[in-house]
Amino acid sequence: MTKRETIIVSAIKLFSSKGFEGTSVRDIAADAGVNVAMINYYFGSKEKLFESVVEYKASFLRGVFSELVNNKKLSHIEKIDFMIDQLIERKFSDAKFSHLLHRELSLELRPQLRNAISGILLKNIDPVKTIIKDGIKTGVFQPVDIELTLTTVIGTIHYLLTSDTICQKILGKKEGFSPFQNKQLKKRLGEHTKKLMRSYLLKNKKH
Amino acid sequence: MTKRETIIVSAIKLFSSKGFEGTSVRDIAADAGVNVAMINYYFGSKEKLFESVVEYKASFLRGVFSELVNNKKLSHIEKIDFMIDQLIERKFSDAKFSHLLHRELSLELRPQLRNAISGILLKNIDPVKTIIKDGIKTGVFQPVDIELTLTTVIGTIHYLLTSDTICQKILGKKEGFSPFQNKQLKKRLGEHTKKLMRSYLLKNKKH
DNA sequence: TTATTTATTAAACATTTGTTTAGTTTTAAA
DNA sequence: TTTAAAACTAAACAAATGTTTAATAAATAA
Repeated sequence: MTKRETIIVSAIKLFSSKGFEGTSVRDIAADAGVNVAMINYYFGSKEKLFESVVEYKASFLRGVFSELVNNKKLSHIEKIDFMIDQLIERKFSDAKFSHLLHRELSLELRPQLRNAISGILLKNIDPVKTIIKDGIKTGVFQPVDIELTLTTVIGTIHYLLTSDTICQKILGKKEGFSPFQNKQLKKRLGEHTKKLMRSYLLKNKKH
Repeated sequence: MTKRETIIVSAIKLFSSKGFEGTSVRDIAADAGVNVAMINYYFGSKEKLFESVVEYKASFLRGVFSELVNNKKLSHIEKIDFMIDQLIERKFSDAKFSHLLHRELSLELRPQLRNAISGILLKNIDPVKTIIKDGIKTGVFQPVDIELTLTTVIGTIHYLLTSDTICQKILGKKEGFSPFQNKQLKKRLGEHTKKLMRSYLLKNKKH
């Protein structure tokens, strides 16, 4: 790992848990074991470091859903199942960073970053829209509101993992319960979301 | 409005749009037309001002759903409809403040505030759980995962209004489109969510 | 009225902030 | 080996931060 990457990794960690303005460049430098000046040397400014963080994460993000559209082996609803599993997997494996992006989006600061961020978050939106649209066109799916159906899937997964406190309160769990990386919860969420979509999308429920 | 309230109102506005650490006490004082020292005079510290903001907002929040449980005039699904309308109404009328609370929840700072906040956000959760539970017990509703069904409703409404950029990208709208206080979108979201819940909850769909 | 508490002010305070400078070491090319 | 570019450091910089002080004005009580 290059020193540049070391800084980015520390920035991801600290921005994720304490927010952008809640993290000082000295915090980052200390965590990375690097002189403070190196941050401006490599990135120019704290804000540009943030941009680099976003770019860095985006570079690991493949568009997994584009090949799904023309997949002939899977039925329409199986494609939806696959998508749900992927979204849950991704959210559970990287919830803290997802929070960082959503926090940034809801702020009225750094507008140029917000476009890049929403691009990352919704990278796969068009293929998924197409899958639902195809299902409707071929008569397998009900004529639903495509965009809002998608919002439901993403929103359900996202909201459950908003924070441990929220998750505990919703599920009626004790304070110790930690939702992130909880395999049982992951399974439960998957089952619920798939069942919900089958019930809502499918015309013929006998499948 | 007392001077204390003036400060709180300015704090709500600025914390909502720029975040807690992104807002300085001088920003707040200037917006409220008040000397900087008055903030510490009235509230003790910036952090305690934040607590007062949360308390202030909570004091306006009535528990609208508790009386709904024992309402005999409405059917089970009509109660769900009512709840959805209420949640949408509330979210659209106060989206920015809701964002502030969710940002704070997802940060690993100020843990004592997070409990108060999740309490506010999920004030009505128990009555709503009861309504779904009753529907299942009387055989009108399918035996669904109650907590996650609730998460779906809240999550759908919440996610659509995460930010204008996200909403634009999901709906395929131009940059100018502003979702907040958009009556058409409000109606569309209500129809989608109610249709979804009827499809998922009701055993006998002929209603 | 006078006395006393409350409200308000401008200025100062001590830290912390992101960033830059000027110098040094390391690396790599000529 | 010499030279020049790149990497790195400790220190300084200016600005902004939350908070406190000391003095004054206003409101209230005796």
